Amino acid sequence: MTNKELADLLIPDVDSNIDYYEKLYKPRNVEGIVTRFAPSPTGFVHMGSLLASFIENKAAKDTNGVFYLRIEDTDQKREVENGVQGIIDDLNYFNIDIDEGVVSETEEKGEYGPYTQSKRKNIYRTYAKHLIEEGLAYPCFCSPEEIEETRMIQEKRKVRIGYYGRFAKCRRLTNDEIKEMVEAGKPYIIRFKSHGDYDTKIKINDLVKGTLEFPENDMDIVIIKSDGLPTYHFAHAIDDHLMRTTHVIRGDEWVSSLPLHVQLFETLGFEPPKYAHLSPIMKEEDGKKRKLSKRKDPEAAVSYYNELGIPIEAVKLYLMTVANSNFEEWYLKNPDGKLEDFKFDFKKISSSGALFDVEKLFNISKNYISRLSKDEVYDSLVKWTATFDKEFNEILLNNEEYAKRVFNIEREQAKPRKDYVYYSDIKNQIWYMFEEYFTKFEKNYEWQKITDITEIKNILTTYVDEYLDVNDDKDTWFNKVKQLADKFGYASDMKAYKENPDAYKGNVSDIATIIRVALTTKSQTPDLYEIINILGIDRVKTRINIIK
RNA sequence: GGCCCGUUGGUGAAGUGGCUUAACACACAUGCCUUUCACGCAUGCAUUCAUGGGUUCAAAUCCCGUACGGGUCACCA
Repeated sequence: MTNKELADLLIPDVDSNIDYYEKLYKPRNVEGIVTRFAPSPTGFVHMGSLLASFIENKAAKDTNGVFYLRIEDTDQKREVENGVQGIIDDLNYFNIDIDEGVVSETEEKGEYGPYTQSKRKNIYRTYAKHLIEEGLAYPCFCSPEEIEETRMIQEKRKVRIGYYGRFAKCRRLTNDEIKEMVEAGKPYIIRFKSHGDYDTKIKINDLVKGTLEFPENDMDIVIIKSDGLPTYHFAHAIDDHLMRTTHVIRGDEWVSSLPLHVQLFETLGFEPPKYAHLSPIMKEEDGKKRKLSKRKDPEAAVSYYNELGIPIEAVKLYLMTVANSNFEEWYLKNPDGKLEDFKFDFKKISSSGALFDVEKLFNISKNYISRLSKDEVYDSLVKWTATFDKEFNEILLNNEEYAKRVFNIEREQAKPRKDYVYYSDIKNQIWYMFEEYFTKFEKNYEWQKITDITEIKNILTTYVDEYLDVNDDKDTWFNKVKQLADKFGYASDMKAYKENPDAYKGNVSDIATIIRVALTTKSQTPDLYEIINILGIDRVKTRINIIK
């Protein structure tokens, strides 16, 4: 029985015409690099893969290349309902544009499809059949129990575990023996026949890790599973070749299979792509580093940032600092620079796992929001509250101009105020500016040094009766606060106060604080003068009158 | 256990043989400014680059050992 006949027996459903596919998927006519994001359809993207997709997209964009989305759904056990849509939604949320590939649960675009592996079954089988004809692949009838048995023997004898060399039983079967077993109905899978030598060392270059040295692969790994679908390794070689991927960027859990992958490309006659293996994002827990886990760590899910209301731009800025450590410095020098203007560099990717620094992300977010215009803050907040705080959303919509005035306090200046870390934080900072909340919320007046309520009332009513005038400019207003201070025995001159604090009951700041707390209940707020002006005379009076 | 990789401050890191008395950023601390807070400004925060040895006139940077950490060893990706 010839190999050709064997191939027909084993894989009867397709022919072995690989030229058809080589011609169908022509080499791309692009100068830039071609990258892909290739997740399993698990329904969402977590921080690590978001970083990967971000880098893949950036690398392609920087060079006018192509970034495509491929769905790796060869494991039916992993299947999640609407799993593809979830991934696309997360990518869209972060504006990571897909040039090509899967664009929705049912649609694809591009010339190199299908981009969903389960739809490429025939392609893989064609190549597998071709390998069988060439004597480079063979069927394996070993049961899981038999494999387990060999593994135990190998462990006992302290030799390398795996299906290789003399342990590769089915490799030695003759074509006629195979025919007999197939006809007897014995189930089989297809294995790759490795011609590697474990004692030979090979060097493989990785764009992130540098030159890596491994023993050559000699494992006869399975390429077609019993369900007829390919394993990751086989699909990787076929797809990335046929889709003409130039740069494979993926997690570094794959580095150890690099010798296998390179061998697969070589024996299939494909030119291997360039590889960039990314270290996982780590998290520190109990003094130990571990991989950020989507099960244990809420911050691993991208939805976490959405709920918190961190601007997507801020998340991307953070991802960029993680991806390329020199970005931060660049951004400092080019504060108005866009992410697109920064050239991504593979060499600048950290080769060891970075700790996920939420504090830093928050800091970036805070700075980012502080540089937004009042209109941008308003629009973003309206958008965010529309899904996460309906009540606040309505208040904002009904008071657009007013809300913008509030957001603008200490904003349009060289060094704007930085107190909104994320959108969900804004209400906590300025709720008292909205009458709806001020009347509704329980009021905890944070009086500071002066706590005697009679004194407080006295000062406040005097302020309203004798000094309050919303038409005052800032200096006039503050001078009046000083006069008020003097009147009650508080120093209006800070220097004089510091020289002789015992001569006074306190100083202007104590008086300002009383007014501040009376109007807002809080001891820490943005500029008081502006608050008074925005609140307006009536509300100032009402708020002062209700103090008891 | 085998095979790979890594280890610079509380954190992210720059650094690839002399320019390093180790950049920058976050965090933290103190002080100044100030009507509060924030901002801003100033100062402090690794005598040392996991550790032991070696090469060299010279090492965080090169070599070897050790420790610790990570990855991988599926008909999962």
